[in-house]
Amino acid sequence: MKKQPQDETTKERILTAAAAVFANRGFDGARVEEIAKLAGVNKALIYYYYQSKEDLLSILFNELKDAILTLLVSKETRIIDITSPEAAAQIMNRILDLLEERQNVIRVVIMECAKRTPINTQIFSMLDEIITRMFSTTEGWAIEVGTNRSKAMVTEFFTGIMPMLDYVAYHEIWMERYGIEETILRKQFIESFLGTHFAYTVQGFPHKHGHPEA
Amino acid sequence: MKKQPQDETTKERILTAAAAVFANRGFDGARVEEIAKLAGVNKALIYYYYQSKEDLLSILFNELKDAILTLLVSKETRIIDITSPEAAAQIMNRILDLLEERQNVIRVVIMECAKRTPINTQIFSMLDEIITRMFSTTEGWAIEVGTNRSKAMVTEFFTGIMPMLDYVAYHEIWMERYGIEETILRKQFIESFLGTHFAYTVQGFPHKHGHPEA
Amino acid sequence: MKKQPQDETTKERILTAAAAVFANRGFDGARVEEIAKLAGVNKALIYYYYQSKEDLLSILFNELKDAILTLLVSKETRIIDITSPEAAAQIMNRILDLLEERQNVIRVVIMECAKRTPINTQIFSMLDEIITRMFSTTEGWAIEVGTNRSKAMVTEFFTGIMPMLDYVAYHEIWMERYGIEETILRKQFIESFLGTHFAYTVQGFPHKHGHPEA
Amino acid sequence: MKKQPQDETTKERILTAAAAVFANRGFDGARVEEIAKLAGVNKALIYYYYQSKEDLLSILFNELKDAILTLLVSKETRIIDITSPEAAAQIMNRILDLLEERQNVIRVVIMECAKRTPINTQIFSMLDEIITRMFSTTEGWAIEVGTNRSKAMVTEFFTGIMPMLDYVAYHEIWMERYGIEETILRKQFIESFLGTHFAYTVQGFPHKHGHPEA
DNA sequence: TATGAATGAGTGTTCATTCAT
DNA sequence: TATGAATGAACACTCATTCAT
Repeated sequence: MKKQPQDETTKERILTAAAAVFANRGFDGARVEEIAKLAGVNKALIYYYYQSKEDLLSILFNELKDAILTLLVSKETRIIDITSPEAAAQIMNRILDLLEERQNVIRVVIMECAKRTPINTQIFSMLDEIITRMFSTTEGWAIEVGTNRSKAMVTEFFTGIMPMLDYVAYHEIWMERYGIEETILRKQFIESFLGTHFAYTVQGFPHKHGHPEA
Repeated sequence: MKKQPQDETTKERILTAAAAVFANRGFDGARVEEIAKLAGVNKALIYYYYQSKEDLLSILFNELKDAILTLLVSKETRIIDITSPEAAAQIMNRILDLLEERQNVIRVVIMECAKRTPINTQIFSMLDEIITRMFSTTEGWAIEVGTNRSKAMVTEFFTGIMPMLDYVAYHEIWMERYGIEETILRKQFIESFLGTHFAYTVQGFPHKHGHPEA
Repeated sequence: MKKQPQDETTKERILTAAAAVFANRGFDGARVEEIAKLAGVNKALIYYYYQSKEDLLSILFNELKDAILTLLVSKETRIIDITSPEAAAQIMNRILDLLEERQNVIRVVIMECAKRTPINTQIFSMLDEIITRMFSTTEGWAIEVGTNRSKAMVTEFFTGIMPMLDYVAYHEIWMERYGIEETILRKQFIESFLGTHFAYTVQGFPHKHGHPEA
Repeated sequence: MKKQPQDETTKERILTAAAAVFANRGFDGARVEEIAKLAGVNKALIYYYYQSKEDLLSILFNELKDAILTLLVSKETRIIDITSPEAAAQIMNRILDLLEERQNVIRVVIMECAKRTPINTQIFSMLDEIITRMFSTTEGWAIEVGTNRSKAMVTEFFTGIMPMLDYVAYHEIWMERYGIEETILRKQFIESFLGTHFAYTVQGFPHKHGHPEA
């Protein structure tokens, strides 16, 4: 209303650049100067739009949280709607598409999360909320889970969420290192993910052995 | 066993302190001053024993690599010897015990790994070697894998190694956050891990559904 | 009288705001942004009306100088007209009224004056001119002074002008700190001033002891 | 005991340099780089010995306070011992000698004092304590003062302490500007001070007119 | 071995000032 | 006349590293 498209673009460009530099170097390793250069703006302009380097991080985290929460309630990615391995793969693809758009921030989440700094509390709160919504969104699931919520959370976190985030964070490095194409890598990952996490957590999901028979 | 009375101790204390501070703050966030304080030595002494801050990191990574490779060939943790869920749980416990001893370095691995800095090449080489040895150590496995090594690696990495490392890295935060005891958390994790990764990759490992029936 | 409806008002508002912020923070501590906020205008507008931050200071100093010189020749504050302690107190009150209107600028004068920067030359020239005019305005005085102009200037400056400026600059802080009302504080100050500076410099001014007898 | 003379010297040299630069440029106008250059040390070394620029200021203020309080109880500067104008002049000379040694800090006091920043509270507390001690040190005085402490403080502050501080702060500028020697300027100032403040506040101190008769 | 002192090269942030509209 | 956006030049402060002893 009161902003021209261009202004917003500059402000957004800074945020995007920040995500990239944070992902490349880590938050502490990132240089504001580099963010500015990447965004094509003067370093001081960053402080015109944002309060501090930490502010940028905070905003990125919040945007990610909102994006994921939106993702969870979206019709097209409702895990509850899984009826077959093919449907599951399709949903996984959609989810991964959306997460990969935010892969830079996800990398930062993974890095910051491992620290013993207060920041990991912020991140864990985010993951917490995500898991909670996951359970409450997928109604049928929520019921099952009830009996042993603690165990269910452990399973979701360590064999569900983390492998997915790890995939999003590391798939590019993997592709480059092993010279494998994105489509194929993702197909392999989804197959593994369905065979492990889904087979274990989703009622009636078919089991099959993951290592090819000799 | 192989230590001199004092000199080695101081040198080692520095390395241990470095691992702790790196884990708390990340490599870039870590301050040499803090390492010195934690080790109870003068900052300059660190440079008497080690070449640089990066040198400390490098040494820690190599020690971790050796420890893991040793772990892989150790009789007591040979995954090949898995004959029953009980045996598997026992082996997992041993593995986790050993990895948790190095949890500080593992946290750093996870952090550095996500960066696009050359450092992640070093780390990925390490993980690479680990996976390779894993396959070659567990002979039967190695054979199976042959047919589709690429898919097997993806599975091992994203649903095997990473969840384990994630567990080692985050279990303390998890315990604190959700007020859960280590024994119980680990039991839950192992159960999930066996039900997902093991059930998928180990021949003849029994499947069971992970979320309690209503 | 000589003002345009709006433009002049805005311009003046900026100058007044500048005086206030300079007084609060000192010239170097003052931020143009704060001046703008206080004046209720955009920061850039300040540069539309004035050349620079220093320009604002310069203008304020000159306005103060003119005000004081005007004060000196004003009929109602001619020190030469002192005939009794009551008349002196009345004149002092008028002078202090006028100076207090400019107390912000006077604070800045005091601050800048103590620096060894070229700025103090400017300020001392101002004070210089004031003293000179003082002598020349109060004719009778001027004659007496002649014999030892240097000593007279020292007296005027250190026991006359400076205490007055100090009073104007610090009286608000004093009032707040010691919870004393302006009327009373000023009465006490004038009494002290007359008893010290006036008794010493004005011919025939009565002496009385300043500390109450036991 | 554990420090060599040289180490102390470096730390002190920094403080002295800070006082000089603060006096020249004001606290906000002072650059840490310039302090370092003047002290002949690396900028970072300042932060090795002191916590911050403000820390330097704080330490300087405290040192000044201690010096003045010591001065007040010193036998050689006890104002109570004034028995004649000659004795008074001698004591004033001693006081001014001591204050001039700290003239840089006194300049800063004058500058900071006029601001509406919290710092002036700190300074006024200092002046407060000085006045209080002054009254309590000069016993006979203390009694007289009792009847109207408020008025006495006003007198001491505005016609006693401030003119002295002003003299200490501005005498060099004055000397340079009017090409007058220190000895003569000081003699003139002391004469004026005795004739004004002393004549008014010290019992039995002789009055004489300050402007030479025609 | 051990340390207090010292430093060069940054690092995030600020700020007076200018530009485009 | 007025403003939001933009910038160059600092600025206080930090930090890995080295030096002298």
